[in-house]
Amino acid sequence: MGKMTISKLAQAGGVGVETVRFYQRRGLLDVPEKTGGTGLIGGMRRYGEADVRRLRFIRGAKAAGFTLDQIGELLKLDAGDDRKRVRALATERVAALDEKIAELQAARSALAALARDCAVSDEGPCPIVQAFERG
Amino acid sequence: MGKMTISKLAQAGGVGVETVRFYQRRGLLDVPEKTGGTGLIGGMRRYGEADVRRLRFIRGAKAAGFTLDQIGELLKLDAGDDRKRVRALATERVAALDEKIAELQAARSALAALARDCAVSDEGPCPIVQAFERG
DNA sequence: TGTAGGTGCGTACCATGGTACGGAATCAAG
DNA sequence: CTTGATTCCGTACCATGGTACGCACCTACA
Repeated sequence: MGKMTISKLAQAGGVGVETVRFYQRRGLLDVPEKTGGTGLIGGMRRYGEADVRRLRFIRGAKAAGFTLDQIGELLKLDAGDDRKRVRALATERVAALDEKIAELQAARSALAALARDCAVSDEGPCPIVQAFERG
Repeated sequence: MGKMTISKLAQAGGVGVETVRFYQRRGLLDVPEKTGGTGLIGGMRRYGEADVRRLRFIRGAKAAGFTLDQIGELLKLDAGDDRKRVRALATERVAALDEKIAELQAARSALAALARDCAVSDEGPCPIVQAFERG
């Protein structure tokens, strides 16, 4: 399972072909040499397991809320073995996630309470609409 | 406190002047007639409390995770008094928030565990990097 | 009345994360 | 050896939510 085409790679990584190319442009995936090439220019690029792992890495990190730029940094660190920096980025991200979660939970319970109040009666101004006006 | 300029409105709403204009372009805020106008074209637009409330509404709804398009719908519903629809949008949003919160919590605890494992030793491959590769 | 700073408007640009298109070349199957 | 599907590459476009610029005009304050 060493030499797959870009579409196989994309499939293995759970993304589209265009997304693979996009990641290549962003420098997140490298672009292998073209093999074959009957003509003077042609040939196709072939991908291996390492590329699949890298693609999965990107997916995993994205799911953890890292941006593509941060993922780029993580990939560089992976090569450089700077675990201290990786840990720092991870704990930073945990803090950011905690903040975001708290924010969403606040919004969620406020909104749920409003929907409940709004459901009680149809008299007077809608509490949901009113609440937002107060900021 | 009835006739403020756009910058006062922006200040009262906690956004920038350009953002107010952006919301006007999006149809979220309306554009009052120009008053004064010594010349044939000129004059300045003046804003009142209703505009401030609307701006606050947008802020509040944004904090609850509504998109600007959804906010546009909420504003139309506000005018039309369709509370059933407002409730539907609100409960829909609560469900979406629940989903997002669960997702972030999963990412958070996975990442926190990884950071912990990674901190234990500097031997072998970094668990954080490894974990992402497994998807 | 002079002038600094605000306003109006159109338009362009930014970041983020992709998605789509067109045309030539190349590959795989019949 | 032909045909249909892929690949490659550049470039353009999409949604989202703004931010910035340029330039004429307008307004408040000393």
